[in-house]
Amino acid sequence: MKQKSPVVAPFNLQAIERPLVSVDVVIFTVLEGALHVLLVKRPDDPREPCPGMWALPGGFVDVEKDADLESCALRKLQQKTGVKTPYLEQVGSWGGSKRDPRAWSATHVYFALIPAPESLLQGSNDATWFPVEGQRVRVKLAFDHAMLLEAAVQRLRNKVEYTSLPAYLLPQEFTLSDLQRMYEVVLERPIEKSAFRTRVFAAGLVEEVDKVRAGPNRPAQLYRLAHPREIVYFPRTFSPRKSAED
Amino acid sequence: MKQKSPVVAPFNLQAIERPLVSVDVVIFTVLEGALHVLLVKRPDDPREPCPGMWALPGGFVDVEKDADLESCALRKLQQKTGVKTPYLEQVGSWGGSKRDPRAWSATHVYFALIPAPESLLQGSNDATWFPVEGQRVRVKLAFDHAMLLEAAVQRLRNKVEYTSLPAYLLPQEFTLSDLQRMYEVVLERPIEKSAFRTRVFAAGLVEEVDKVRAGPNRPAQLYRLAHPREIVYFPRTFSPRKSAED
DNA sequence: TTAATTAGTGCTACTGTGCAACTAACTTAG
DNA sequence: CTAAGTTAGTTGCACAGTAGCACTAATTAA
Repeated sequence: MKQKSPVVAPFNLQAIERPLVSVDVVIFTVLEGALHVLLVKRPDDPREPCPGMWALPGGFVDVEKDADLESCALRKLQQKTGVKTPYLEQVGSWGGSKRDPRAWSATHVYFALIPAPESLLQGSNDATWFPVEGQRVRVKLAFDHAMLLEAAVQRLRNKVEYTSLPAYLLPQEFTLSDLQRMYEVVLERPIEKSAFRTRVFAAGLVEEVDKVRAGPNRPAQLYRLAHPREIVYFPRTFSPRKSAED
Repeated sequence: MKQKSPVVAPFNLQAIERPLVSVDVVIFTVLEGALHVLLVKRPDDPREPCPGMWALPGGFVDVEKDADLESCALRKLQQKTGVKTPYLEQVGSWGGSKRDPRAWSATHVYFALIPAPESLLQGSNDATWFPVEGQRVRVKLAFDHAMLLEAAVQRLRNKVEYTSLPAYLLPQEFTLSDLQRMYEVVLERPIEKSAFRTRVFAAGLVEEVDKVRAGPNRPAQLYRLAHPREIVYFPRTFSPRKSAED
């Protein structure tokens, strides 16, 4: 049982019914040239809702452990992946009486970008990478997680059009071709090489690393982010000219 | 299997401590050529936190009345303004142990755009329009509402650069000059008339209304939104060329 | 040696913008 | 009634940025 603080706040707090509050994290990475998302299997216990189904990693906020929503998301992400410094961004919140059979609940959805992990699974092995096909995954998801995932994918695709986000899908050092490939994988369309390079340099996104990669073909120049902490906004999108007319 | 009572869900729900859940609405309009936001005065009761301070309209989610977060926001907006069909968008959520002295709390911030109201106040007269100066208002706000307001203003300004949002600050019928003025007020900078018109038409944002406005000068063509339900995304921002070099 | 692959560069045409001048239709002052 | 002022809306031109595509160079594989 929880020990009540001896000093009760002098506030008059009406005892209204409180919703459940949770955080779900949509963790993206690129594996084998395709966008993947990490899902966990819910316990088979029939006293739990959606037993045995695949779901986004997440769960209830812990008012003891979690100082705020973002650190709650970070905690859950670290539990599943071991990654400590992902790109993490809030997608939105969904709350209502219908989404969890147990009670009125509100969930806070974050999406994260991490480089392709060497060991696919970490710790609890109920977690698996699923390819994102269109806006979805092949399996049926628990609760309204299919909708949450869709929103996260949409946000990601949209934001990739005009930001440096895909850099966080790569290790610290990468070639411009690597980076371009990340854009193409997420956006599911080719990008013009020349315009891509011009814009990346014009934005001051990267700085050179002076060693040279060994590889199957010509050694390519390695780069790293010039300002790893800030994401860069491009003045325009990567849209080809045609799509402006459609 | 033993049949449970239909009232009690058959789920095993751990009795963890639940946060407070609230919704706050940042309601924008344009009055006298300046962006304004609606604030309400908190009760003077010293048993309430932040007594007598100005705050964003909002409050706790009511699990009986509110089907979901958005309808909760809409309910609070209608209470204060009487407006039934504003533009309403979620800005984000902020939750943590420190933001409300009473308990761990999570709030869900929406921003709304409404046309300039004829009667400034509706119903409860503790609500007042304040001009937005920079990212803030002149008064000190309750809780972390100054930060929430800042986030909403930033979202608004950012999104106005490449969407049709300012149309929702006008009545259903408006002239192109009216619309351009809304962009200029929100963005706090002049826009090129010629480019503005070209882009608005190219995007198919508006359709003509065949009556003509009576006014102090030449009657201007009236327009209305071609698709009032959908916001339009422009292929580029309204940024002048200089800012691309800065 | 030759073909294939990939990194990186150069060139051109085109689109949309900034800028500014211009016309047209109305109001207001005298 | 006239002249000046105001605003809606158009037109023309110079210029910046990039899409599209061809090209060079360096390496590997056969």
